[in-house]
Amino acid sequence: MTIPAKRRSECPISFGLDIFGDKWTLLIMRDILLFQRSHFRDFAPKEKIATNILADRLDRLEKAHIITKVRDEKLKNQYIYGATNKGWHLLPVVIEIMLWGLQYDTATPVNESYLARIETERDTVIREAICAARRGEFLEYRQKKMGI
Amino acid sequence: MTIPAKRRSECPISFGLDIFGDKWTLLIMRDILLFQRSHFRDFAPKEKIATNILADRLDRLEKAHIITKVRDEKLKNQYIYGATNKGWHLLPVVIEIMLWGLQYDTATPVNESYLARIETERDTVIREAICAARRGEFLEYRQKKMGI
DNA sequence: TAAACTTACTTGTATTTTACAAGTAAGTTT
DNA sequence: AAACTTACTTGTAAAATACAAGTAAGTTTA
Repeated sequence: MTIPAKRRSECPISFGLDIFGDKWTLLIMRDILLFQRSHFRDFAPKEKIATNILADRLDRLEKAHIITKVRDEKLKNQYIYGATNKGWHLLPVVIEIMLWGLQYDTATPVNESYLARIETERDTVIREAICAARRGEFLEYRQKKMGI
Repeated sequence: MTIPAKRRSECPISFGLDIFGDKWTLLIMRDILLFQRSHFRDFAPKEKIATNILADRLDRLEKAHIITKVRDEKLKNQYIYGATNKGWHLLPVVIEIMLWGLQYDTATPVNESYLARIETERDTVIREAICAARRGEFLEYRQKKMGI
């Protein structure tokens, strides 16, 4: 159990960073918003998040009303995590970080045509990606358009 | 002097967070990109960043080629920090975090009409804000449009 | 139905990061 | 020449993180 972060200033950017300004929180939101992951065991497995850190971040996100936590009525030893509206509104932040990463991370195996589109038709790409995520179709989108 | 962060996975989002996933880095970028601040003493003063943390983050950002550091030729005991293209491409990330903060931070004294516009004409608001920042006119924009 | 297993954590501890106070070297102003 | 400013660095206490191990509740298997 952690005490909610105190505000450092009245700035809306520092307000956001007080909540999700760390290496893990937005990775959890990525998994919820883009990959429709909803269980404890499914969050940031590639990045090997420690279970105590994960428990702490889920707790903070829930207390900040960014995610909800409900007991799975079929498998009662499990919980289902999902985004609230406040959480869904983080999608543009996650997408913009993704686009920046794709542009400057030489290791990501995205196809050249998608990289070109980020520069030539940025707004369209963003709209596409956001719509796909909202529909729960980001994985298919990624496969088809980004070639990953 | 710090060792550059190792990658946790191939994900472009984790790539970004490996660099700026903390409470301070994007506040420094806010000050450079939105408020045209360029000197050590001017970064995150309201948030009271510790000078050792600031020195560390400026060093990391420079090593990641997100900012440049040049000696002021008039006042040779000072340095001028500025964004590279890679740094300027973080502007949409910063703006999206700002919009989310404005929506959910009840303490920010932004005017109601701007808040309404974030919901009704989001794309226009983003374009406006990005253009203003690129021209070095974000402070005027904030005053006029946001009423802060 | 008892034993084994899974899930979602919690706990303990070593390491790393951060915050805060104080100091310092280079350069500028008085 | 003395005082001041700037951009740091250093020392240390506090907090956050990583990693390994444990645990309680619930599910599956024999």
